[in-house]
Amino acid sequence: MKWSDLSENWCPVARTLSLVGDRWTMLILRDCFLGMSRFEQFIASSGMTRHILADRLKRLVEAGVLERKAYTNTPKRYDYVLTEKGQELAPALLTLRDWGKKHMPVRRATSA
Amino acid sequence: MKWSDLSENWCPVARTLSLVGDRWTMLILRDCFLGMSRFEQFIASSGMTRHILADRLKRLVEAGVLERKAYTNTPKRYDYVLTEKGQELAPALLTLRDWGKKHMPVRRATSA
DNA sequence: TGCCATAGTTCCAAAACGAAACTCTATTTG
DNA sequence: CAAATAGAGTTTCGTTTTGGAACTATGGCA
Repeated sequence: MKWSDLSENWCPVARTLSLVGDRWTMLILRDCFLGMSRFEQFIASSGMTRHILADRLKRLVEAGVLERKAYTNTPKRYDYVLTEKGQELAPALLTLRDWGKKHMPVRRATSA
Repeated sequence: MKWSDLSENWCPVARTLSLVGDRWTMLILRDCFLGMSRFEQFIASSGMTRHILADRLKRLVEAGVLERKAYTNTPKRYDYVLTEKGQELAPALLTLRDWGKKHMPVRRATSA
């Protein structure tokens, strides 16, 4: 089965995951909630490669989760900002954050 | 950057995603919350392939999210059941479900 | 003129994935 | 007893996706 088929799945969890359930998308959204909006910021923050970021941003804009607004016209440069629809993913990010804080502690480098 | 490096990331969202942020893991957990516990059930429900499922189950057991308990010894067969740690992912699934219900409606086949 | 910044795009090798067949243990059916 | 069925994986192989790095494009600035 192709992953993209999930967008028509009977299960709303599966449908949501068809958009945000890949390895990087949620991290982009996290950065948006942290106030970032530009290509180079996402690159610096997340560690993902440039063409994956470009692809994910395109998908998120098409899905109406982010909006691409020009912040300068010469040359054309864009901010990627959360739409209302995107803002409403906040609870999901928060539950993932809480779970991570509780159940995935960062190992200390050493006990010495 | 390797995806698995995220397990040591400063950000708890990233750490959580290093475990459940791939294309299928959350779907397995959804099935667990729906009461499923066996290999063939996950296969039938999710549409993922067998060796991917085997790999994900192994990871989830290693991470302490699922527990593998034998339900028969001849031959050895196992149930995969949520641990306490796994149960606590419920809020994440619920927020994803709610968002999907609201923002990713299923297209009707046709308007006729 | 040459260099820097921002935002992508292109190329290639490596890793992950999908589909299907195969393995193994044991049980049921003829 | 031989053959078929069931559950749970494992293996193989060809296709996608990804990581890493280099390249392109536009315009500001020294």
